[in-house]
Amino acid sequence: MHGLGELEAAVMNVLWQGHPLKVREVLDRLETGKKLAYTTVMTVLDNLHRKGWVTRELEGKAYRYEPALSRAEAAARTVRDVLVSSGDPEAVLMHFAQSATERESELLRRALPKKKRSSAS
Amino acid sequence: MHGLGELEAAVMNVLWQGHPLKVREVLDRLETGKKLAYTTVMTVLDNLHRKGWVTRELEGKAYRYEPALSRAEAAARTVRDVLVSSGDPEAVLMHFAQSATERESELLRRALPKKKRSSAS
DNA sequence: GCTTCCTACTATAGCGAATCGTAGTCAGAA
DNA sequence: TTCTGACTACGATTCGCTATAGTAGGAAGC
Repeated sequence: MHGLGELEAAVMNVLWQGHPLKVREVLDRLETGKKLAYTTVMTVLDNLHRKGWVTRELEGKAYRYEPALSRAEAAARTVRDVLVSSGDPEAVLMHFAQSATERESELLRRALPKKKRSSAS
Repeated sequence: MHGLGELEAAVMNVLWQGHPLKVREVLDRLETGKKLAYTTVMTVLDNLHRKGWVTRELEGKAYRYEPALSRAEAAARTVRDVLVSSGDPEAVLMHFAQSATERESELLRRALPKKKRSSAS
């Protein structure tokens, strides 16, 4: 879904799970089989911050990290990127439409027509 | 759009451009700033083959490589993967719908199956 | 003033992609 | 028959990014 590594994705999943978290809190909630060092998680959060996946805010001495986009927003943006970079968004949409489940079709049908809005990300 | 490297993507783009090609032909059509060695392209094609992105067929002594999926199919599959791995396809579709251009909306509305089809991936 | 958090910086290892060289094969040309 | 030119197979090197963590140094509490 992203251009993230495994641990980075795991960290994002933790952050997407609720409110802003400090490094230690993320560490505590991470469910990797392994127990990671505090600094490992810190580095990952730092990298995610550098790459724009999370924002952070100083609270006292520690940073509190928060996803820059909701999980759904991030995924939707990825979808858009795929469409754009494919060179032929229409063809892709056609193929996707054919593989869409009934539920997805229904959802889209209801969500789409409401918009006469400008557009994109 | 993929899990491919830069050169791999460039090679796929060449292959997506037309009919099956031999290593040399791919090399000739590649438009990277740099002139690559024959074996470099061969290795890349071999990797793509190993990863299932291309099929190949022996013609005489040389292989002729062909994309396993059309560009649009591959992109559509990526879209589907993003939806599935997001954990909440509906939310993603909602967000996407909001960012869709008028043209995209129009296309989708027309392409979406009205009836129940057994879905797919 | 030591202990404890936390950040900042640095370091190492590992993996996959990019890049090519070399060796070996086989069909024709000479 | 031998030499040459395309090709493939395999292996080596380099490079960037991720994973992982140690160390230094500051503030804050006890």
